[in-house]
Amino acid sequence: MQRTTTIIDYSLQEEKIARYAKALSHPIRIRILQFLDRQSCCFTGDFTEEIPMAQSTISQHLKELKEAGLIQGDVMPPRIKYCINQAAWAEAKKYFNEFFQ
Amino acid sequence: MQRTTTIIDYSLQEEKIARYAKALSHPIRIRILQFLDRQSCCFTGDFTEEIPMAQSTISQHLKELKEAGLIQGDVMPPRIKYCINQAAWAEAKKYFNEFFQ
DNA sequence: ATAGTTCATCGCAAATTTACGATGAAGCAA
DNA sequence: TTGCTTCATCGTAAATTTGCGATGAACTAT
Repeated sequence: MQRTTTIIDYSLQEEKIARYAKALSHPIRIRILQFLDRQSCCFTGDFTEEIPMAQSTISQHLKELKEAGLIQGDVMPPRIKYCINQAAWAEAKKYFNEFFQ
Repeated sequence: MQRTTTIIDYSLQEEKIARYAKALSHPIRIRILQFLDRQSCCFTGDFTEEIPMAQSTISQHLKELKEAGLIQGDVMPPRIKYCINQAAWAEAKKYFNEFFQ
């Protein structure tokens, strides 16, 4: 990326919106979130049945959503139960609403 | 990316949200859009004064926003006047509202 | 102990994104 | 014509994203 000079202080709002938007920037992740929203909670296996992609790829998208804070995973051996993180979801909603007026 | 097997039909909604989200996934582009929203319209030079990045980099981000449809550029030699594309903006707003309920 | 299930993570490859400086097109002014 | 301004685009480099198969960790059941 050849980052030579630029250092920019982004506002919290700029950072937050960009971060959440990045998490939403792939159609598979939109599908995962909407699926989660309907089911309330899912195991990884539910997604691999629903979405025709390699299990490892889906796991990677779940990780991206988790790192953005939008979902959380609770260990229930041998499975992992994913739910939407309602607090983060509400925050994202607030920031996007505000952004679009 | 080694795309060997997977072909997924995304819904229009999935595609639209992901596409707009991608455009919003960089804090500089958030800043550009908010700046545009306040000023109603700007020339490229206004951004280069406001944002401490190379002119070519800013131009590239404007291009990304233009390709997503969120802004439009009108040639006013020797400058280019950028405005928010209100129709696309309204559409993005609608999709995000819908997505967040 | 062995075998099966569920899932994250690793290693790799290709594509895309991000950033820069340099260049050049388009137009204006002298 | 020559020179100036404004801006997109090109070329390049580094980082990140996306996707896969393979592996292995963690747990359950036999």
